[in-house]
Amino acid sequence: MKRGRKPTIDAADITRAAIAVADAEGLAAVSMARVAQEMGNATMALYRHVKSKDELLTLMGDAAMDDPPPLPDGDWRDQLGFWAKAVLKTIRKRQWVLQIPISGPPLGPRNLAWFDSALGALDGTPLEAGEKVGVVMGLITFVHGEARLTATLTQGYGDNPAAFSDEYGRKLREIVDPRKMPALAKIIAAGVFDVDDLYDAEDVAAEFDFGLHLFLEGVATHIGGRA
Amino acid sequence: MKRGRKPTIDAADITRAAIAVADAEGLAAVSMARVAQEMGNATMALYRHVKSKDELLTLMGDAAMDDPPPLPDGDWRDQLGFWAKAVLKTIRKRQWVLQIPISGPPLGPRNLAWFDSALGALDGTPLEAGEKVGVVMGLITFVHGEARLTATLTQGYGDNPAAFSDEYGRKLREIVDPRKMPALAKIIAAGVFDVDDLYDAEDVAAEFDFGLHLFLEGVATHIGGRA
DNA sequence: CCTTTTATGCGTACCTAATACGCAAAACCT
DNA sequence: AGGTTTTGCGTATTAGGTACGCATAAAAGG
Repeated sequence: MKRGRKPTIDAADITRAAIAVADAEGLAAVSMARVAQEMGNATMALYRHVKSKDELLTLMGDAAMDDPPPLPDGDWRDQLGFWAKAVLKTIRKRQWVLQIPISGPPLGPRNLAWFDSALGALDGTPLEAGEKVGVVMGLITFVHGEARLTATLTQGYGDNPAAFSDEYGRKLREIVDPRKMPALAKIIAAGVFDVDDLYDAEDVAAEFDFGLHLFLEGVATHIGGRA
Repeated sequence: MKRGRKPTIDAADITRAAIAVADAEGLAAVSMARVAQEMGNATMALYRHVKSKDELLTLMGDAAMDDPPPLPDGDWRDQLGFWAKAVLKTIRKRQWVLQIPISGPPLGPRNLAWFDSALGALDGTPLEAGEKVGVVMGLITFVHGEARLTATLTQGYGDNPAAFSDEYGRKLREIVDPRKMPALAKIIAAGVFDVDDLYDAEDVAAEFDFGLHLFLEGVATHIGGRA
């Protein structure tokens, strides 16, 4: 048998509690003391199961991802598109994952499962193993970047909505000197930034779809050039 | 004349000093006390010129970008490719910019100048204004994501080189169950992760080029479908 | 069943860092 | 010179991470 006092909690419990706090009040609210209190334990009790707060954050980062959904029928393109949107949806539910500093290559079970899922979509393609990894990495990069961008923006919106209506367009007009930045000035003049709600959910989704479309288009061309 | 005691420092000085610290010892070393000491001032003196540490970080984020280099001759594709690499190069010099939380849409002069530069590359294309913005946003997203990924990885490498040689491949083999993650297992078996130095500079560059190529390919297809 | 061993729970204490507050010094105005 | 305004900054408060060591619980050995 195993010696010593029996643990009353384990790392998974702590991770769960921490995620609950992050979901409810944001990652900033996650302090060791707060998490411990949430579970009815003392602060220092957590350190028996988690080396440091950083380690807890890493655990949270993996546990935050749901299990990847099964891919729909269709070709690799449909599947990767679906996959990318699923990633985005999951991240959207837990925006705070984007604020977690990554300390190494992914080893958590959830992250690996997602990785596997995306690679599976490319199974039937003539890409080499390394290329498949490159494509998936590129996609992850894109999705994370997009999610991060909109997340920080919508967060900024919550902090200070005034700065995010057509206010932004107006400020740009003040700052941008058409002689120094002609291309940007032209876009501003076209009214692209003068929408009432710059971070309208539909606009954001459309923007994402557009970028995703471009990327997959590129992959398709690459595959075409190979076959 | 302006009344009151003459300021001996201004926000730009503080930003410069903070950047010097970040360049030398990383963003984590940037504390108000440390920056103040670096300039020979008292900690609280800084708060006369900078509302908070967050504001200082925002200022740093803009000032960290060099002026965008003039675009080379060529079509939009050459130019955007060049631009993306220039962004990457600049960010690489100051990896800490990626750790700065963004609190709103870009308004700093340097960021806007880069934005303008990229839009200029698309000047001759038949894209609509909104689409141009979409393309550039997508590119930024991709470059930042890629930079962030490699930055965190190489940082992790510095922290613990042992975990980054073919050790990673070995660990993956332990963890990954081929029955649960067949696609990933196949890739692992192909030896993709068994390189000695997973984050070899050339490999990383190639990976970036590959993703960039895919994205631009997608843009080209989109433009083609329009003309 | 009592002692020894080992792992856990956690109280205390220390350290780092951000920043509110208020006073004193400097530079301008009349 | 006296008043006014703005800067420089010393002091103090607050929040949060974590090292350390002791008490306790549970299994193993006698």
